Amino acid sequence: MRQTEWKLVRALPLFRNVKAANFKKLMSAAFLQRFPYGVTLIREGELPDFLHIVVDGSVEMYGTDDGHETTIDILQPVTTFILAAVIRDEVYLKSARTLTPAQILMIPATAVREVFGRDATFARAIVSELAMRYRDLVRALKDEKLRTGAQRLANWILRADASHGHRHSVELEFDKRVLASRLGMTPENLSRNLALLTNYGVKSSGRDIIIEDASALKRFAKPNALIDG
Amino acid sequence: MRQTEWKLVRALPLFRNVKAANFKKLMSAAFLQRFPYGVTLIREGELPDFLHIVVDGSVEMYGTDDGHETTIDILQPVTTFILAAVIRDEVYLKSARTLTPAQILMIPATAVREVFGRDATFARAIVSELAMRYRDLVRALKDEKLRTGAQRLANWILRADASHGHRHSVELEFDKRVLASRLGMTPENLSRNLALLTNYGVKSSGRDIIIEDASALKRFAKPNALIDG
DNA sequence: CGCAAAATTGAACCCAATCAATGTTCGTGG
DNA sequence: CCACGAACATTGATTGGGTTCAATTTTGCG
Repeated sequence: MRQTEWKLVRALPLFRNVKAANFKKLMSAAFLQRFPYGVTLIREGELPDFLHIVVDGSVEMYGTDDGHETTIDILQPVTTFILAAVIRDEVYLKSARTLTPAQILMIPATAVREVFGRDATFARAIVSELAMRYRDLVRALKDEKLRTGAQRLANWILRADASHGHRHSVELEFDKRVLASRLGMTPENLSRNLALLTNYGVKSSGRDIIIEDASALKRFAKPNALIDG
Repeated sequence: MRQTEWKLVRALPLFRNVKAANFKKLMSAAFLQRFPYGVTLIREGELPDFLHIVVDGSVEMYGTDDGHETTIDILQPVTTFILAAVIRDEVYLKSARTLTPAQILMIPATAVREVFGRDATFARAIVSELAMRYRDLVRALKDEKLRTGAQRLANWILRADASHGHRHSVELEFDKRVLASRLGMTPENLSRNLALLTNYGVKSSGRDIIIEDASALKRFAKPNALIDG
């Protein structure tokens, strides 16, 4: 693994304060692998062998039932995934596939569990990470159950813009149908909802979404700190 | 606190293997309190002072947005709640109210964090608990996004029956409107969906739901181990 | 340039929310 | 113990958000 990736991973809250020896132990057991677009990394129902970390590219987490499929999360670098399954040594509840060519760091589950038992700092970081993820999911569930599709989209745009420094413009790094699934709607509906938001200061063309009137959008979206954090 | 409650709490996975001294420390700082029906125990947006444990009765966790409200979970004894907020020392994302007269054990957040730092066993138990809760939420989100209301109800009935030992009968311990909210539908729709399930071997009267033809219900519900697990 | 996949638009349909009215249950006080 | 009122539940009618199906346009890429 090159210096750059090492540093990126080392800087994660999960590893930041772990003793050097233990971090080295984790990394020496790990693989950094490159995947092309559209590769399934893990499949729901299987048992975890590795803790995964998106180092570059983006990854879609999705679940299926009876022929239907829904996106649960879209991960950007640098993020761990399937931590809960690794910790509990139980089957994945979600599948994962690359949305772009991606680099994934894979740390053997056994190594994670071992260092976890030995390094209290690491244990604490894992708890903190899990608790944060838990809270993200609570927010997602509230978003889904309490809002209409158009509201979810409006708030998603506001969040995405905020996470890119309030430039009043968001560029999608994946197809719109993925965003639609993430937002719990069909691609057709995403189109219609984007058209609707034209009335509230949002222009979209291709993969660019531009916020022309942030306050109008906010009035429509009614963002909520306890959902949109 | 009486012997019975002490034992109940001690038996929780979260505390089972904690050193006696540390458990005692937690308990000596804790309050066991009785609440009547309909009391709000915590409010979303507030900072956590205590880790809560339902010792007796049932508790509804719910979230709100823009005048709407949705039930996120219904807790039966013996269950901890708002662990994630306590761990991260961040505001609650959910509110909680009693659905029946209830006994709640409240452990000061500071004591939890202190023992957490000192007792590796406790830390590990918390990780395990959080990971389990995380997985429960993933299941809930898949349930919500991938199924129709009638399917969610059908699967809920199957799960509730299973958790009561497959007696082919479930007794609600709360109003139907709470179940409706938990299932992401209106009370009117719950009525209609219960009526619909008559066609699949489900009879309901008052707070009793009876499964007269489990295989017909299962054919309709299509339970999925990765959601209903 | 040409094809395949993605996105958009329109129409019909369906599931679910809302509104309204009626029936039922249950706790309370006479 | 019964009568009553309030909250809950059910049923019907209507509206609306959302999906599905189908056709067309646009985009991206070889």
